[in-house]
Amino acid sequence: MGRVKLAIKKIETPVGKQVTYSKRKAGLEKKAKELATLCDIDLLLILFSPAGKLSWINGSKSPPEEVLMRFASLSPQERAKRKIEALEQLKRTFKKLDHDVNVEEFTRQNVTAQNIEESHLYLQNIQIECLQLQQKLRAYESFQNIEEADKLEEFLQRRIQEVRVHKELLGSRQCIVPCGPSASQQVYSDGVTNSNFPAQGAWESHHDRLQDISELQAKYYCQRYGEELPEAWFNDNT
Amino acid sequence: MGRVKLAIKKIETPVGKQVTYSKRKAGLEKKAKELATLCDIDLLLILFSPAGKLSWINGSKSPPEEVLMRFASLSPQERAKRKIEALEQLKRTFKKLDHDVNVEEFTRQNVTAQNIEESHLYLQNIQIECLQLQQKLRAYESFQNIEEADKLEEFLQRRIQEVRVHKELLGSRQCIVPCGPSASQQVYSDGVTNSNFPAQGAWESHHDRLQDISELQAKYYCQRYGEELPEAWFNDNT
DNA sequence: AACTATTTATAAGA
DNA sequence: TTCTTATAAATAGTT
Repeated sequence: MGRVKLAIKKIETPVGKQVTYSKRKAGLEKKAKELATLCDIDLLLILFSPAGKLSWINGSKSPPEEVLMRFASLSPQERAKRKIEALEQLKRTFKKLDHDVNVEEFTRQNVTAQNIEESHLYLQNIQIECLQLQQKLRAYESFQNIEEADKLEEFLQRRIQEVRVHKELLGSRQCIVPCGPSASQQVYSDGVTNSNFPAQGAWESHHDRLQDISELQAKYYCQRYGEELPEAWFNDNT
Repeated sequence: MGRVKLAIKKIETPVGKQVTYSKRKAGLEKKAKELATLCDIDLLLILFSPAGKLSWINGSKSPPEEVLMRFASLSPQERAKRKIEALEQLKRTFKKLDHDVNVEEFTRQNVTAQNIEESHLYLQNIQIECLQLQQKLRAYESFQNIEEADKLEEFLQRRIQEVRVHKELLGSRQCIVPCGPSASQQVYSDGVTNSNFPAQGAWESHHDRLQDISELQAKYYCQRYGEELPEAWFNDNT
């Protein structure tokens, strides 16, 4: 769409790159906004200029963080599946609309299920870590009634004993390994955290959604090392 | 671009919405891919269909998670600034390219600095929370030498005393408030966490980037309650 | 899913 | 950068 047709491949001259970026960014963002408005959907477009400057556009329905969370909350498998669908769609589009882009060349650089399987969701990881830390901390800090207070006192006593033992070891031989609590100690499963984290509300709402650590962790391991994607996933379109 | 010009406002009929979504999504994704290829940039386009189905497109430079992290790692102010710039750009684009979209109406729904100030980055929050929890836990668990072990032992003793006091209070009157440790207790500032979190590597790399909790927290509060955006921010384009 | 009349985006030039 | 304009590309309504 211009005086001549531009081949879709990396522009080598920095000036040309910048000019094309400015023009096409404007068009792309306009179209993104239009689509979000017309169809009333969640949309997030994140762009980094050749110079590294960020721009983004989101639909008016949800703020970027929410779209981001919606995106992040899908499992790698789910996303792998969607990716394949998106890729198929893109291929079709190119076949129809484009005339000089080599589809094979173009799709080769696309991420496949394997890649996605490997690149884990940092966000999900940190949620799990956070829950684990909260649970651990609860073991030291939280009690709701006398029974729990008794347990906590006992727990702390045992911890002191452990520290004393380690201290002696530390004194006798030059132990450089930092010492943590024994793994066998009981961890409370209920109660309220005493975190004074300013955005506690935000966290708590997610906390509600996540609930069980062991289940999450199982999910995590499954994502990381789990089953191959069934063939069916690659063929089912919705 | 069609038999007639379509007004950019929410399409009310579900069928029309779906049809328009399909067509424009294809075009938008193609253009997004083209821009990423031409300018060799990081790009992430996340779309949820009217039916809630996810699609996304990213440039071949970085996987979606990385772009997401780049996006998330910018502070709300920084993002507010960018947003303003993006909005100005968008307005200009509309003024130039579009003829029947009411720019004022269109931009009203856009997020301004205020909104962004309010909607915090969940990711950044959770990173801070995680660091705080790690630090707290270190106070209970970690020691590297005999001096630290002594301090820890003393710390645990004091904690036991506190628990006993609270326990008695709990016994005398029906206290329903869960009890945490006194805020005055010392928190260790170094040492290694004992987390057995599976993706520790992933976390550690971010941990390296974040380093100091108090600094981060100051930053957080500044983001949440801090200064207004200087006027200069609204006028400087790069 | 296709078609095609139109509108829209944009490449090059000023 | 910004504007102009010839041309390529996207798409709204139709079949």
